[in-house]
Amino acid sequence: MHNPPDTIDQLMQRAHHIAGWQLGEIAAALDLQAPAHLRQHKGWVGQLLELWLGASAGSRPEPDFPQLGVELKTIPIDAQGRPLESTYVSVCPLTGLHGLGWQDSAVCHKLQHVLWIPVQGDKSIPPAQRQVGMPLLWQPDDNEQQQLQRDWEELIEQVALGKVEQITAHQGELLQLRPKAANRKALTEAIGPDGRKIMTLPRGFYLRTRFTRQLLQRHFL
DNA sequence: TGTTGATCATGC
DNA sequence: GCATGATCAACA
Repeated sequence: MHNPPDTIDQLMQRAHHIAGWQLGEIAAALDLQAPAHLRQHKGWVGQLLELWLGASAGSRPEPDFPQLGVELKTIPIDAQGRPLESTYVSVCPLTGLHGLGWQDSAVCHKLQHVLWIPVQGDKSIPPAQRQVGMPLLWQPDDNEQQQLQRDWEELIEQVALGKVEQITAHQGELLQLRPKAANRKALTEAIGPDGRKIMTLPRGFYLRTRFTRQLLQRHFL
């Protein structure tokens, strides 16, 4: 199953096929070993599902399925089917923001078409035994689209005004802006309060847990 | 107990 | 460092 799917139907068939499987079974089918825990393998679940579904590997700023325009997101859920974590969307540009609009943004593009695959995320379950849930192909409705745009514009405006370091993760209804870095020493260029360049932590856009929770509930309830 | 800020692995 | 894949763990 390493080849890219040709159609969304085919992609969904593959996703449905592994619903109910344990990650260890998928790993075995791919000749991979499941780690004992995710502490040092935080992206393992996502990468495993990428392999199985035939997503294009690599770290390019493209959708996971470029031909289909579909982004894959695995999402850890608790026993009630509720997301346990926020969902990373994309890095936030911190310079060269002049003239950048929502429609041109990576966030807008990535969220146009998302394949959500819930996976048991309770830390008491070893990764190999975690079960894959039913996939959900999602596109934001008009309301969501508008709220996402409002959040994005508000955050980007602050960044453009040199206030990136005043932005807190409390801000934003659906989207939040938080550090996205290897560690606190990984710095990148941004606009400072006086309009001069400063070095600051790279930031990323995340979807709030409460939003993805609603999203999953709306579909599966 | 939910969230925020920090962190881990990998490829280039 | 940047972009991919995210989860960890301290704190409110």
